[in-house]
Amino acid sequence: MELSNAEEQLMQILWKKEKALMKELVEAYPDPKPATTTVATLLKRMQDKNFVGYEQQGRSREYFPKVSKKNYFSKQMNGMIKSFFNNSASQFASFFTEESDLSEKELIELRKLIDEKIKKK
Amino acid sequence: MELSNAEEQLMQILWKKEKALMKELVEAYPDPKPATTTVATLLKRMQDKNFVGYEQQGRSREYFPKVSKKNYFSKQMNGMIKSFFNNSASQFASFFTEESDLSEKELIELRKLIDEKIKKK
DNA sequence: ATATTATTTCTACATTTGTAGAGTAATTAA
DNA sequence: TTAATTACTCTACAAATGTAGAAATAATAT
Repeated sequence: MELSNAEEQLMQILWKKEKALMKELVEAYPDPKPATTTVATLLKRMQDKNFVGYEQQGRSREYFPKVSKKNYFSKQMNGMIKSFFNNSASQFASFFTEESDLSEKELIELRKLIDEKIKKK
Repeated sequence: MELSNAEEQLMQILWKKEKALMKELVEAYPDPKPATTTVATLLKRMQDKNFVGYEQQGRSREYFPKVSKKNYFSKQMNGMIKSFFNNSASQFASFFTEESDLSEKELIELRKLIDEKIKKK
């Protein structure tokens, strides 16, 4: 089960906060903020999809992500690499290197990282 | 306007074929193939969204993508980099380098590419 | 000529998504 | 203790999505 756009947006907020009460979530939205009930609905659906959990705190609930951002992101990436690059991560990497316009500094930084990675092998 | 999943899947087929008649599109699907009318509906919606065009060929139409795969993919990537990496492409690149498990050979290949890119600057 | 096949448009309908009001219960502020 | 606030559940409803039948038409095979 996947997150919809609106759900993913809320997830981003939740990832940033790590855990939060409804009110805090609503407040974290950029204007125009959604109605509380809208967020409540989304949270409910996200719980059904098993992306969010909560811990009862007195009368209210502290919500938290049940899926890490990193993990979620990786899955997304894999999906894209699969459909767009025939599942070849290196093909994707080349494409990205070509197309993104990283500055010289960033490229050098990146090369360093890759060097380290190679060394480890 | 974005493509939905089903539409994107069809788009992939169309990108691969470059242009195609309805029948060819349906045939290109993996089993179970959708009904012809299903594909027709998707094509119609994709035309409305301006992702697909066609050229009349006698009684039928030759459909073609109006948006390149590369372009579409880049937009997707930018969206993800924006929401997950605060719009920093280099941050994304680092993450990717760390997390993807490219082989040594692929890493060396990638480094070469980056070197060339740096040289050009 | 007629039955068959392919293409397209229309219509339909269930599911999912985006958004939120009404109602209820509990909590707090006046 | 009464009014206001909060959190939550239920219900609703329009728009988007996934899927496809029915009908009209044209082209083809027999």
